[in-house]
Amino acid sequence: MWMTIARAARAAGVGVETIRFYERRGLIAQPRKPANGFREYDADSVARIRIIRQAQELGFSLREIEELLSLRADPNADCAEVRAQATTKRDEVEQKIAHLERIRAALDMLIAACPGKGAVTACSILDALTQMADKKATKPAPLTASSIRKRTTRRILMKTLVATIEGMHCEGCAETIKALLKMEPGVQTATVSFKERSARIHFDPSATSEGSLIAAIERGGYKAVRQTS
Amino acid sequence: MWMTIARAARAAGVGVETIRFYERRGLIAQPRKPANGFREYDADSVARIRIIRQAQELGFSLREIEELLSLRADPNADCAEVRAQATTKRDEVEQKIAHLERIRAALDMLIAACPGKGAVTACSILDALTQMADKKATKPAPLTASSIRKRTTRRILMKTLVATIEGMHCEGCAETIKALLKMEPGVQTATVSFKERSARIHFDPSATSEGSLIAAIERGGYKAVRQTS
DNA sequence: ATTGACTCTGTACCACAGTACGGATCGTAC
DNA sequence: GTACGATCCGTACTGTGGTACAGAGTCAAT
Repeated sequence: MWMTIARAARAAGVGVETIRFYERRGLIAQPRKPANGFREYDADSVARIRIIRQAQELGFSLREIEELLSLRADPNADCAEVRAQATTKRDEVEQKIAHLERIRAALDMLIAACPGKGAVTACSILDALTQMADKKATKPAPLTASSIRKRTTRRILMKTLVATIEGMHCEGCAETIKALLKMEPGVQTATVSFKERSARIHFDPSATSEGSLIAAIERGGYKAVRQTS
Repeated sequence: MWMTIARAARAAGVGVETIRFYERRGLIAQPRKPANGFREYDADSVARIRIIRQAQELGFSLREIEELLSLRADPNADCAEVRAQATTKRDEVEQKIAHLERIRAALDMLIAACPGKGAVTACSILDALTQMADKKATKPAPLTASSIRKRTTRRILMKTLVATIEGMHCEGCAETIKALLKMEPGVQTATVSFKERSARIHFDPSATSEGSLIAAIERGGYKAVRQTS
């Protein structure tokens, strides 16, 4: 008992193109009856598509759904892994809610402060927006005379970057960061202290940059900030 | 007192390309010193960019910000229009929160119902997902369990590698390895369990290989061995 | 036999908010 | 004078989840 793609799409509540898209993405297998080249689907295929939609409604991305479905197919997989995915997603959702609630509070404040009439030149909302922006502006960059164009000649002039690192859990993390840094081009020596939550990197600025080094650390899942000494 | 694009970008806390992008989008005017063709910016330009970022943080899209900024420049515009935009956005945010809260409730339910261990074949979460999907179906076609043809020919053929890892010290190490793996080309998803000392990697074998993945983990200073399942 | 509905593959396109890059030019410090 | 950084412009690419064709082939009914 099989159906063509249009019937399967209708049964699953999606479009024909969507099924083909899922197939391209590797979410569903490619069924084919080579007689005429038409795809054929059964109830299982339709059920799989419906599961995909359901998981999407719970906020899972197609990538995550693929993982979930591959877990389902794996007899060695443990239920705990599925649960972990769900928990991670719940936390993600919670974070998004918290973020949106902060936004809502800010908007409520702006709306309450607005008289609701009058010229825009005196609009409290736009004013507040400007001021909120200005308040944050204090930190990003000391834009005074700090644009010193430091020209290093062809000689290799080493620089030292000291960075504060957040997110280390143990000495092992420190070792990991050290290894990560040594993989970067131009890094001469790197010492990472778990106790001090910091790294000291001796590097060739013509081969890499502070930004790249910071980025290398952050690729490892840590937060790094340059220590202004 | 003017600055070039890089200094303005630093002052506003954005990238150079972002400023040029905003200019293309019409969010900021095109300043130019025809002498050398270099854009020049002043404090007002920087303030405008900062307002854009601030409005973005409140959830406004660039399109909406454009509207807000054009209202600000229009002497005939009324404050009520600005207020209306803010109210609309607040309602939008509220809807999103409500939606996410429903998702959170559903996830909480699934997680609570899950024993957290055991074979995935009896996983209550995946079961529930299937049933939720079925419940919505107008007419779920009868399942004939006998017709299980599994054609796994896919255009994107994903593989799963499960590896045992030695040398992890904490959850942070697990996170690091996860990040390391996600940097590898072809890696779709990676989950690393500190408790189980193992990693599960979902990858595209045409873009990488088990060996490369093992090597990637070992570059982080850990020892990885493929689990023969 | 011809219509009309359906299917095939492959590619391009939508929104969104940028990021990256190639090749050219400009400014300047050594 | 030459190397290097910063800038220019234009285009292409990122990720996410699909949509929308074009041009060709297939199926069932009339």
